[in-house]
Amino acid sequence: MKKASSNTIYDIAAEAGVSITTVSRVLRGEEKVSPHTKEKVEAVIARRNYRPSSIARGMAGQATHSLGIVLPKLLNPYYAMIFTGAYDQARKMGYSMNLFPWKSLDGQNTNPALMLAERRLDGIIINVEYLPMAQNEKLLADLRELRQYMPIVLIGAVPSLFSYPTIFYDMAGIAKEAVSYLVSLGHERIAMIGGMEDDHDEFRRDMGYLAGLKEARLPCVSTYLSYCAGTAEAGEKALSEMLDSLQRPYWPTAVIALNDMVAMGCQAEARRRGLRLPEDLSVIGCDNLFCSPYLTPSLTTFDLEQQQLGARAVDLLLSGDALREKADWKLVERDSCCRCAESR
Amino acid sequence: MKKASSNTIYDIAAEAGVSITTVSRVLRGEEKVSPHTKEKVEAVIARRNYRPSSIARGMAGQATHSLGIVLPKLLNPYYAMIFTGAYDQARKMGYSMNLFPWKSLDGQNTNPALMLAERRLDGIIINVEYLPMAQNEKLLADLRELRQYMPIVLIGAVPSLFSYPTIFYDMAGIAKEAVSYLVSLGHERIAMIGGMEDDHDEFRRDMGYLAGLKEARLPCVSTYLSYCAGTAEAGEKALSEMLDSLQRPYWPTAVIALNDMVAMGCQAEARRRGLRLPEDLSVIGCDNLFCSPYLTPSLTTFDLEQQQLGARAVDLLLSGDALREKADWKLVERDSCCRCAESR
DNA sequence: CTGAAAGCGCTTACAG
DNA sequence: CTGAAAGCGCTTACAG
Repeated sequence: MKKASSNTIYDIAAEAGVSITTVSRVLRGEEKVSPHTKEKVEAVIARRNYRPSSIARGMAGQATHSLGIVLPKLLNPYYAMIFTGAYDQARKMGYSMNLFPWKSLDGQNTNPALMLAERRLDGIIINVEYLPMAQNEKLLADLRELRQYMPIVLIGAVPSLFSYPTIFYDMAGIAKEAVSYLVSLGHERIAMIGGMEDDHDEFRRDMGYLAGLKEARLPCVSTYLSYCAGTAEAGEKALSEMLDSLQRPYWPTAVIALNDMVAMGCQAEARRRGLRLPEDLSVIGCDNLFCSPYLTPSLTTFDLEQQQLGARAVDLLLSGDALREKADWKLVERDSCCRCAESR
Repeated sequence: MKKASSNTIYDIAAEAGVSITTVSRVLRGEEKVSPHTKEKVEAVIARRNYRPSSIARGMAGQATHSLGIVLPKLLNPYYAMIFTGAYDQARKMGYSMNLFPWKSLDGQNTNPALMLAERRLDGIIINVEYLPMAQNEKLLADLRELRQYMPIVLIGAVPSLFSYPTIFYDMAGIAKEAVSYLVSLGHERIAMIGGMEDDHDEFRRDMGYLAGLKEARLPCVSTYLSYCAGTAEAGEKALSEMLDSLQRPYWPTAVIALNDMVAMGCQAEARRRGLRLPEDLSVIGCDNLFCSPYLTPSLTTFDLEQQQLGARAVDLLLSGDALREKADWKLVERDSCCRCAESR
């Protein structure tokens, strides 16, 4: 009935007076088509504004030419940057990129891996940073199953998952560099707010923090090590509790924050308490969000080049290599860290 | 050959000793299946961890149960919020949501509408805010074509596109409220940085700005009206040029920014010039980004409830209604606006 | 309540 | 260089 709106490969073939095989061939830019028929077919395609159904293509062929990426959420620009890098690279390589907010994988009785398996993708990138270790068992099983369906690349350092191709940030290395940097500015009471308590690996932030202190032959004060979620509110609360628990002379002169959001929160809390920034408290973040240069004082942080990470993850996925590689980062010095007043 | 990894509806049917029709029925939770066979089939499905291919489903059935949303980019949290709202609502309604960054629609010789048509979606949401009017002709043609393939809902006020179901913010109304608010604080030299020069409709920010001034019986000073892109850098530059062009006594005492990013830039530029914030310059933004409470001073802005907007767009798309509706907003008072010093 | 068969719109051997 | 035919994995009338 709806013949008018029918626009399939059959319609093109009929109108061009060739077989659908031939249409398919010019569609895919195959060699063996005479210039003449090719021209003819292309004319019909253009006039009818025909586009092959990607869904039928996926059904018929073996490849769907679409990839997926699983991210906790997009509201944190950190993840939006990873997505953007991955998306752009996928397109450049001729793939589409499907986004799966992690939340959806967390639903009640849905098996996350299977949810993904439903969609036949040519590969999937999964961000496992900040994944509660409690979920580890389930995650392992899910991944193993998903792996049957499609290649997987992981983002984030989870040692138990190192049998998968992985690209990750060495958070320990970053934390250690943060300590060294602050030590070079004369700080000795350096706090760290961030990390995950149930996380257990050599790439943990707190491992690097401890290593940094050790290298500087500074005492390790456990009161200065606090864990919190990656939000500004959590940062405010964590710093507040730390300061409350300490006599003023023992307050840290510098704090290393989990990320820029937490750093933002620390700045706010410090200001609320009448501390001068950065004179009374140096703050260093991580992620280099778009707003970080506009905080007061502008935030010293680590640029993780997240877009590049996303792009690299796509390359890794497409290459099929079973590599495990560290991503780059670099310190961005701004105004939120200064020489420690006590050391002047 | 790869029989081992085959896991289709046929495998399930064979193993359960029923027809694929029956398997399909229990898969879709259809009524007419005896409890016994249903149980039997479900057991096999569970044991084999079978999941129907969504791509085959899309091919066979008429609906793909997946929607799409076209957004300029995700790096601006404003859009990430819209996406998140739309995504969550889509899932709640049993649909998947595909994201198409606008950039990809902007490619060289790809017809955007057709690119979307390739993927058979059950509907698409397109954000047309800030679309250069220069592209209007092409856009109209593209949309007309796309419309043949799937229902469309637009986000953003573009009068020439009002024949489509649309949900939009009345930027003029917001700008007018901003003016009134600043007037109520005693400001008279109120600048506006934002809007689009080639935009032409009643919902333009500058229309509301002008209307607000008129209502307050304040002179309209064209030097106070500046256009710029929606980035912090653009905001800095725009304010800088405005101040450069004016003798100091004529500097505005308040500025209405296009969005929070621009507001951030204005704050930075004002601070650079030694202005005290907010005493010497009140700044009001728009969007209520996650970082806005953490700027110094914390930013007074408009909360656009973008997540709700995204969810509403999905509802509109699914309902099939041809409505045109305004989205809500509300003023969020913080510290970046204060009573005008001159009026004290 | 259950099943055989057609069909969704393509791609891919296989012939010619 | 070109085409007839099978098949991808489902859903959906249509029979029974």
